[in-house]
Amino acid sequence: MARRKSKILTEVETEIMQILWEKKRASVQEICEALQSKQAYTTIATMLRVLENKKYVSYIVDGRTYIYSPLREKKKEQSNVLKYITQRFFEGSAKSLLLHLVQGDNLSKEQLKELRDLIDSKEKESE
Amino acid sequence: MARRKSKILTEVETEIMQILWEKKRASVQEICEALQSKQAYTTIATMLRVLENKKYVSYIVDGRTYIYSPLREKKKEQSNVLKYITQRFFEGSAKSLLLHLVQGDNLSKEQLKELRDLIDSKEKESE
DNA sequence: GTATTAATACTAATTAATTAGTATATGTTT
DNA sequence: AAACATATACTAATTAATTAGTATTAATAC
Repeated sequence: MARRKSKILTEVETEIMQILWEKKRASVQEICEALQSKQAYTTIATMLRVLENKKYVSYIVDGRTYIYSPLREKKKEQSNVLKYITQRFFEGSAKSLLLHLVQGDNLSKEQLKELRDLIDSKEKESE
Repeated sequence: MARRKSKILTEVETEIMQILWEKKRASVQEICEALQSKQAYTTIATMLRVLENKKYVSYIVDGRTYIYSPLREKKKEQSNVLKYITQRFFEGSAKSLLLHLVQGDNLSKEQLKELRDLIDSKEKESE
């Protein structure tokens, strides 16, 4: 064994998926433009093939160009990555992660208030 | 260019750092045991050299064994990784990440309550 | 003092991620 | 139809991460 397979979307993969999640569908060309990519066109095309093999995207054929679209929801991937990070850096405790964010200086007063309101309504709704 | 350098601790690196954060200091031997590592002793030793080059650990010499200890706080690395993930998966919005966690089914009722109390006290303290 | 044990140093192989060139095919323009 | 532009397919090189073997050195046991 050597390098392990990444359990979450890799860096470039994420960049591409973000475009697709936003645009819903896009050709290689469009993705290149949206990325303002320093990468070559063929690089992006290769990455899309990789993403296709990993079942992250599919495509339909339009003339001779492929129109790609995401196969997985953004929310699912966000959950995925949070779960992974929680495991690796917060002993598997989502609460521990939240405490870290709330206790640190990541949020403004207003944001804290909004968050509390959200929790309130969430608590009520589950009664 | 090819593969990019990881901007956060890699998988095996994290596993080792978790041990060191917990134990404060440990020899290669002790880390192996704590990891119940399938990896060879020399593998762990190599990884510690890598971590040393990356300034994540330092060591003191005790006889002919190295006693390693973390150079960076766990909290700092947790912040680091959260910042990174926030950037990559949540458009840079910590709030968006929190919403995701709170809205999802990651937390029990009790945990939500605890979290709200925490926010309350945080709000008061900043007045 | 020699043999054994166990530590680090050095070297190297393997794999995934990233990059992009070249080949080829297809559509478009003149 | 020929020239051109542009799309994908295929191939391959590069780098970081991971793994571990071999060499060397030093402490310990006999």
